[in-house]
Amino acid sequence: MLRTHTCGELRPLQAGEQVTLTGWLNRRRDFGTLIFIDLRDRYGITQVVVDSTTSPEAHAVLAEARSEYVLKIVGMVRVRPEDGRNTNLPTGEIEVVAQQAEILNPSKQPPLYIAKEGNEDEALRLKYRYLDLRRARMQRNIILRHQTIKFIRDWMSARGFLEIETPMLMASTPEGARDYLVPSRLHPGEFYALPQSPQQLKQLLMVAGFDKYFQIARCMRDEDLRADRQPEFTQLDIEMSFVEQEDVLQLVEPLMTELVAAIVPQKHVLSPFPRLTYYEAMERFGSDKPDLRYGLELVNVGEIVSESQFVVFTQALANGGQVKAIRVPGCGNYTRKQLDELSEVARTGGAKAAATLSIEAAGVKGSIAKFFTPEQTAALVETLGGEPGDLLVFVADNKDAVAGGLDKLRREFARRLNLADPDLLAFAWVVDFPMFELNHETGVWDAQHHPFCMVNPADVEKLNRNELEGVRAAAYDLVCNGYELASGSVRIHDRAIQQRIFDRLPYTPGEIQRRFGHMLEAFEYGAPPHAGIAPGIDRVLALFCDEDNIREVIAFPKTQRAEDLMMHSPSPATEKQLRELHLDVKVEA
RNA sequence: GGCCUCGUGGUGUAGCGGUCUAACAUGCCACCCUGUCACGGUGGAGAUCGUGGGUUCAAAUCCCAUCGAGGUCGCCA
Repeated sequence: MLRTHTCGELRPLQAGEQVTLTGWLNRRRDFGTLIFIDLRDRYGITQVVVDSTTSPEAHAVLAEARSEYVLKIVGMVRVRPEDGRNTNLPTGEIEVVAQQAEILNPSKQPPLYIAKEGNEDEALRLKYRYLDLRRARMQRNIILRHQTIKFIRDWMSARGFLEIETPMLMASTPEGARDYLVPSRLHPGEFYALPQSPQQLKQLLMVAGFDKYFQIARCMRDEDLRADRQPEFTQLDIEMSFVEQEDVLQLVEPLMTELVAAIVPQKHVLSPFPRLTYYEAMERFGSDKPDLRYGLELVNVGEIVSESQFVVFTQALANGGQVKAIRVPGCGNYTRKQLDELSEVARTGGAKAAATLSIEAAGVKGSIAKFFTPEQTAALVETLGGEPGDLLVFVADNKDAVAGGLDKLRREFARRLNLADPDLLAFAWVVDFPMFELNHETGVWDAQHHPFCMVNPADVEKLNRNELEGVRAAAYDLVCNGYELASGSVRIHDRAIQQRIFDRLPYTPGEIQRRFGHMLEAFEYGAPPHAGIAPGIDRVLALFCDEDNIREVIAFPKTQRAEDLMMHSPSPATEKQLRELHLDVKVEA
């Protein structure tokens, strides 16, 4: 070892000891004959002091040292003078008086300041990710990530779950996200697919009798990126046999609660986790992943405004749409410009516009106020619980647009008004997802989930009658603060039912046999009832770390165009590689 | 694929038709300084304003295209 201690561990207890520290030069303060250096490693920062009158050689070395030089310091631990303590540092009561100093490696001027949070273009951070990762924030996030995954492994193991690895080179599955493909050298013209999730394999592990399975599983999907979506991401993949939906929820809820307590004790959760049906979530929040840290709930005012003179509202209702509103406290004084911006926000959620009424002591004001009778106005204010000074924001449109528009507005107001407690992790279960959703373009009911998801037993009759609209899936999501953190379901374990679901897919019987024949066959050999779920680790960590984008909790993430700016991937293959893989590349003009 | 935001010394910002021979902060270099911890002081170097066209007597500034980053809709069973 080149060092005896780390930069985070020395205390007055070690005063008088000779120690050797190594680390990066975080900051220096040069007084000529006296130089202070903050030496940094991932454990902390320790102040080194060198005096030219007592250690001229060490002083000469450290006079040369600059930011991010890698140093080795041999010196004596000394309690700092009373007025020289630094209460901001855990090591702030001591300093190391350098006797010898060595530059293990110099550094060019780095393109990022390591010692201070900057506001750099993210492309620069990604290009020099190894420097970005030196910074305190990223070190904290990456360490928290390790602790989280370690906690999960221990917790699941203690409850009898086995971590079982599944292959990265898999077969392409036809539905779902776009696959990442890997060409086969031994099988010209054939490809592996990287897993979108180990879904089929974990179900086959249930058939194999590994009744409690988990895996910290990497998943890849070749879809467009978002703040909470990377081309590869990590899931806690879970599957259990001989259980029902309730058993899965009763496993994950304490896992999350105890994880929060262990890893981010400054944060708190709602206990027990609230449960909402999908229908309820959409009605009250306009979202299947509502942020429950604040109110601003959606209120249906269709009945009140149906007789009004406001054609936009009555027309929307006549077309089978909805009129809903939220009450925003204290925003009644919005200017015309601010009110216009709200329509812009509503548009990002798919609605055409937002209308508003300001509540004043004397009555309501706003461009649409004239369309309502005094009775209608009073009913609106009362139904929404409006107080003077409040702003009522309405969206009238088809059901989806109303939900989307008000969801966006709700989030925007919560942000502006600072309504969300940053230390609250408002976990909640959303249950009873619909089994099918209407494709507005084709008018056909499509399966909303993967084809292994069981129908809610209470709705089997409906399904048999082919009344698809109200059929619920035995599917559930864990949501938190506006993010979908996990999605799961009870699976089909009956060959006949599974066959019927597959038959609904737009594939020929031959294709279904080729793609899913192994699943159908496995179900003929004693498949146990089973269910599972898969929390997204990256999103959990983003919430733990107060980051609003998962790149900040991934060591080496990719850009929105799915590139790695440091390693330069993707990149062209050589002629030789292509030849071996039997590939001919044609780049479109 | 659509829409929106951003791109100016190493880094972050200002400047938004002429006063720009581009400003400020920080970092960097040199010198001074024995108790700092965002040390302080003095001096200095460092940018053809992402790229390419165009408009104009004149472009960092206006227009078009393009490249790059981010956000979002579509997409993500």
